[in-house]
Amino acid sequence: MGPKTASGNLLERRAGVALWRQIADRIRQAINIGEFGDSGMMPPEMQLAERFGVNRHTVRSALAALASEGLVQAVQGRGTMILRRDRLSYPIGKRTRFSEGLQGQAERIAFQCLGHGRTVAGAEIAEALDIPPGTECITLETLGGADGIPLSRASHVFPGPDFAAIPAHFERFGSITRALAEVGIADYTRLSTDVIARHALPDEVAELKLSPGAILLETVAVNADGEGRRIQYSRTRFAADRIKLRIES
Amino acid sequence: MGPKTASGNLLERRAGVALWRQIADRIRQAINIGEFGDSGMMPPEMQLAERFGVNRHTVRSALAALASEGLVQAVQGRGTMILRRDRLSYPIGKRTRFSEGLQGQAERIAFQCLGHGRTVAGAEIAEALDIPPGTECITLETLGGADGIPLSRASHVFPGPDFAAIPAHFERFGSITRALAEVGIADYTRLSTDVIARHALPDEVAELKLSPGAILLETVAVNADGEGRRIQYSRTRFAADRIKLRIES
DNA sequence: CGCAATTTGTTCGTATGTATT
DNA sequence: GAATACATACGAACAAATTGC
Repeated sequence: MGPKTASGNLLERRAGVALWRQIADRIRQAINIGEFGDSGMMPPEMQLAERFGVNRHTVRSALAALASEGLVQAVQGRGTMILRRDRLSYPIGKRTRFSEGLQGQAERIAFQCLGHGRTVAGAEIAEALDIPPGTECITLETLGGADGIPLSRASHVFPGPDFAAIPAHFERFGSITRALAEVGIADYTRLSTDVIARHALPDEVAELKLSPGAILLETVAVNADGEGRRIQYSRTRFAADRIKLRIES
Repeated sequence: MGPKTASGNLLERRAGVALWRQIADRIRQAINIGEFGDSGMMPPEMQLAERFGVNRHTVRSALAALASEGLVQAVQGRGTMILRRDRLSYPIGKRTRFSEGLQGQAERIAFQCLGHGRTVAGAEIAEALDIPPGTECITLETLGGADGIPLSRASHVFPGPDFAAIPAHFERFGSITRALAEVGIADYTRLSTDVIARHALPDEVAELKLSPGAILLETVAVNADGEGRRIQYSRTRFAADRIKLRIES
């Protein structure tokens, strides 16, 4: 058998890293984004072997490594249990970038636009963005996820018609930072972030593919450009069992 | 009735602020820490009048102010509903002080010691505090609350026997900042804070007086002294329906 | 209870790539 | 370069434990 270079398969033999290590990493990521569900059980070794296109022994080596980390535990005849799940870590700070927070912790991180429109600013948004109540604003609804697992559902508000092109840019680049750059905002910083936790509403359960009664981490963030002008108000709902927030002072 | 100067009663006539404003502030605080329960209803106006030692009309003025804020809504014959509850805001940043975060948002904020002892550092704490696993550490268990309503339940770990006097100092002053000062640490900064949300365990429900199935905001924080030495590892569980975290960058 | 199906655990054998001597 | 040792990967077969019927 020659080396696998088939498109779509990220595994590479003779890449300097043993196959079972690569597979251990991918299984770890898959566990952390909740790809194996809430049952707490891994798929059988044979299924994993098929999925990754390797021998069962190779999968077993990977699982043994994860077991020694305390991440999973195998029981003969029953299967392999998931013991611990390190949530993906979403960093929050002055330089928080909505679309970049999860890079490197999972494969295929993607953001999509669920819709966009216009509203007039209510009291809360007007105060946060430092604009008169009633000002017309641009709205953008987004969904973020990794490997097809939804992680975050955000509602963004931008003050005034200067930002009317944001949704189109976002749809094209999948990045708010990039979309802001396209309308002339090269840099911005986060002023504040409020964090609450609450139960998910029925439509949030549907959008984020949660189980009923699931918990959300909801953040309300305000960003400002280099001159201190408020440019963005975002309310993001994270699936609390898949994400943790990390604040580095 | 003369001016009230009785100890324990914070209301003061002729203090430059109208009585009904002072009462409105206190009711707002009481609502926000959940003092009126989850029923969503305020006590009758007569009860409130009695509690604050004022005429029912004064309470009505206060409630009218709160109604115009959208915080409550009175319905003739039914009572006064609580519409919105602004959680207490717990600030997190480089200068976060455990015992000072809630000052000014509620009356009678207090921290008590639930217990203390020694442990040996496991892998996670050893890494966080930058000490060898197995090092003996000082532990401190605390409960924080406002007006008798529990708000936070924290477990603190201090590296090594240098901190053995911390629990005694905390019991005396009710402040970790002060206790650290007593052992020679005049200043410290917060290095990082992790935030997750999860369901409360049965004993946490009991300790924080929550309803079953309630949600916790759990923070894991690491503090360091001026020279960067890690001096404190704290895991704090906040009642999520009473607290929000605020991160100012 | 027994029985079959499923799943992990173990032991052979074989082949190949990598690092050391 | 050759010999050696070691880690990696695949294949087949069987043993042992668990689960559902």
